[in-house]
Parts: sequence; structure tokens; C-alpha cells
Amino acid sequence: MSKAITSQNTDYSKWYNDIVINANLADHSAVRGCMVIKPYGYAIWEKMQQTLDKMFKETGHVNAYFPLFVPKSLFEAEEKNAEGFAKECAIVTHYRLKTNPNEKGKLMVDPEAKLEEELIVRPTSEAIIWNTYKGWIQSYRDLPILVNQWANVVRWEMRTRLFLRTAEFLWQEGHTAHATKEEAIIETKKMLDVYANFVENWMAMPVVKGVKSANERFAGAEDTYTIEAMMQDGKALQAGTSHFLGQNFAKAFDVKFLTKENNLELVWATSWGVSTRLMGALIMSHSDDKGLVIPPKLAPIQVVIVPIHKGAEGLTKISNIVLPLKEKLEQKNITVKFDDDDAQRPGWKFAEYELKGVPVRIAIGERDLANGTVEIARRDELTKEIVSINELDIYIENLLINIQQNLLEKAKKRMTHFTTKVDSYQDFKKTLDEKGGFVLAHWDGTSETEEKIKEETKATIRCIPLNNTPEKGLCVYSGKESTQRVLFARAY
RNA sequence: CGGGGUGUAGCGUAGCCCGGUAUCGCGCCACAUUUGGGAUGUGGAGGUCGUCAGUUCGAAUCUGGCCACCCCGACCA
Repeated sequence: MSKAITSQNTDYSKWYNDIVINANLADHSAVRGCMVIKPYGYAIWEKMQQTLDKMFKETGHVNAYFPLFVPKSLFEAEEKNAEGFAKECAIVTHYRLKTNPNEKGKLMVDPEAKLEEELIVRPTSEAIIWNTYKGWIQSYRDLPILVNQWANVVRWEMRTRLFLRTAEFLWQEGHTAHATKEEAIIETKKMLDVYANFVENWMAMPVVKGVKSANERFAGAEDTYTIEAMMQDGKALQAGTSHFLGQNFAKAFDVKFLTKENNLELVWATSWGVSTRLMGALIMSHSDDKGLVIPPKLAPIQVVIVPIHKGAEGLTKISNIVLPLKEKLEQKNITVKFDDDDAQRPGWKFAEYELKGVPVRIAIGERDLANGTVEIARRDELTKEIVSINELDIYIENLLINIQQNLLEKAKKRMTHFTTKVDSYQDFKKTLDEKGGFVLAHWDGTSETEEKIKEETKATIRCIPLNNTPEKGLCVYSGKESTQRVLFARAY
């Protein structure tokens, strides 16, 4: 009972924090705003990485690595991008410490060791990468460049939350260079689809694909595409973005290529990324008051087997049944843990693996040995049933698929529930306050209206959905004419 | 970065107002009995009271700086 989790209804933020800490995903560190990702949390991230990395490779991308530091002069080259990130940059100004003559055993910054030019710790890598691409690209034959990097970045946030917003975070950033605008736009949308596919089919979260409004657009982009997810508390979360960067960075870094026709032209660019923030999304999508719920495809442990026995001989009898079963499951690429640790009793283990979100639990005791059965508990529905041990591997295999689907179905229902069409500003505010979720409303297309709405309701335009059907209407705020509804929500 | 709150053993806490080196529960270690939903008994280990300085004969307790976390605002993936 030492690991009590605050219930979602009592305090959603506290619940979220309790899950992260108690399920051993991450911890606060000694560094302000930075977290320690613990082995169990990192194992989930690694599964995400592996899956995404494979998807990137399948779409023709290769990995590379660029420096953590960006010289200030490069950083400021693309003006809008630089301005957008200026307020949250960490800056290296010195390169050496020395012993403090006034305080024994202490170090101080050596004033002699000031850098000629400050180095910016990357908040994103467009600048350093496009400076590099300049040297890589001369002819249309050098294009496209389809590079991804797995890296850490630093954004000095005012307020941080584990996984959702930390000063340093892990992500991948794809940076591509193309000969034509069309090709770059196709790439931007393709990678958005990759993200949507991953989030829906691995994380079991439905998303709305869309384009950001000018206000919410990535600094330096022509267009920002996004996938927006809906959390259990009715708040939206941007799960991934893909940017069509136009020729902005090519201009800033003078990256030109010769076409087949021998004309010198500017290169077209995209960039796209998802981060450890996905961990936060995963938690807030499926988990409950008993702890974490992980979709089978991302679970570091998919099946845990808990023996219930009396004495050492009892355990041996059970192990004789369990070990071959474990092997059979592993042959089907199912990750199994047989927890035969005698220090904890079964009830404790049940609670522990529920807290950690293991999708399937198999309990096996004397009674089962006699009957040729096991008890199967599924984490998503918290139900239990007695199942014959014969062909259990096939049963489990199907159960995992079933749980994966069930989680997605539940999340889809939630998104449907949390999507409301409104036609007046009064309903708009009422829906946000009483129900939350996405609000589909007409908008006149101006930044001023968007800002006013944000000021008054804290809701932002999450995106203009890609699958929008045109529909004539009047802006809920200004009453001006509008051609389509856009997606508003309060967001993380 | 502004307003409010918190920091005592791995975790949760009492003590603080009214200064005299610390309470309880969980966890941990040993042994025994246990094992189908977070076991029980007995014995034991563990604390420079966030940190640095000040006041004092003496500081968890009073004062100040710093650090971290939580809540609310501005910023943001």
C-alpha cells in the first residue's frame, strides 16, 4: 500500500506524476527542469525508437549525427527560426574552469577562457544542418538528402513536467533537402502519415492530422503539419510535427543546386520530429488509477507469469510447467517475465505489474496444476479468466492483439466523445469549461481572432484538419464569413 | 520569470509557534511461520532534519541567501 496513486478525479496532474514516479519511468534530477529516464521508462522509449527508426529507413531515410552546439552566427542566420527560439536557449560562453583562489576546493569560471563566439546549445538543428548541407549539395544529382538524427535538444522552459516538457529532451529530427517544392511537400505529408501510423497502430492513440495556423506554426516554416491527440482529461496534445520549410533555410545558408537544365536554384526543405513527449501522451491516453497501461506493441514486458506455490518443491512443480510455456511464447516473439522471486507474495506482484502496465498476467498455482489451467488477467479491462494451458501460446498471442485493438477502440471512442461542433461563442466557452476536448468551430482565418480567443478561453487552434469538408459558416468570435471549421482545444 | 506552498531515514509523516541532536507507519536486513489480490511475529540496521551562512552556551525549531519540487499566471514540443 506504500505506492498509493492519486486518483484521476482527485487531481489529474498529481495522478500523472504519481504514475511516472511509481511505475519507475522517470525521476526528477539534480538539474533544474531535467529528468532521469529510468530503465523501465527508457525501455518503452527504445521500443518507440526502434519502431520509428525502422519506419524512417523503410521510407528511404538514413541516420546521421550533428553537433550539440551551434555557433551564434549560424543560429541567427534564419531570422524567424532564431527569433522563435531565442527566448529559450542555453548559451555556452566559456570553455574552462579554474580553482577558486578565494575558496578552497571550489571551482570558478576562468574569465580568461571566454569564447570568441558564443555557442548555442541546439533547441533544434536546422541551422547547423543546413550550414552542413551547403557543402553536400551542388547538383540535382545530390538530391534528395533524406537524413534523420536521434539526439537531445535543450529548450529552457519556464515550467517543466516529466516527459511533457523538460529543459532537455530526447527526440528525432528529420531534415530533408529536395529539388522541387512538390517533392518537399510530399515528403512533409509522408512523414506526417508515418507519425500518424505509428501513434495509432503502436501507441493505440487516434490522432487528427492537420495544418497549424500561422500563430502555431514552427518558426521558420512555411507550413507546419501536426498530429493532435486527445488525453483522458479532455486536453489536446501535439504528438508530432512535420514542417514544410520552403526555401527559407536554403536562402539563409545559400544552398543552391544546378538543375539538369544547368540553372542555379535554391533547395527545398522539410523537417519533422517526435520526442520523449510521446511517453507523456502514452501515459495520459490509457492509464488508470491502478497505474500505467501500456499497449502490447510497446510493452517492455508483454506477459508476466506469477507462480503461486507452497515451499520450494511447489515452485519446482510450477516451474516445470512454466519454463516450457515461456519458451513457446518467446518463440512467438512475445516478451515474457517469469517472476519466481520468493521475496514477494502473489498479491503484491499482481499490484506491482498492474502499476507497471504489463498487458497480460498469467497466474499459476496448485489448483491450476491439477486442472491443467492458468488464470489470465488482462490489464486493459482488469478482467480475469481461467484458460486451459493447452495452446496457451496461441491464446496469448491473440489476446495481445485483442488488447492492442481494444485500447485503440477505447481511445477512439474518447476522441469522438471529446469532439464537439459548436456554432456560437457562448457554446464554445461552455463546451470548453464543462466538457473539454476538441471544439470544431468556424473561424474567420485571422490571427487577431485566434489571439483573442486564446486570451479569453485559453483554447488554441490545434489544427485545420486535413480531411475537412468545406462548409460555409460564420466565425464564432467575429461573425465574419468562414469556409470551414477548425479544431480548437486547451492543450498541453 | 512573478504570486502562493512544500522540503525531517528509500517513501509518507510527527516535532517547529514556546530552541536542549528526533516520533510513527510503510519499506529494508535476519530468522520463523506463510503464499489464489499489496502476509504475520520476533529481533535489527538506517537520519550532518534540502543546502549554505547568521543569531545562540546550544538550532529540525529563530533570521537571511541559495537549490529543488508542487499549484496558479506568462512561454512552449
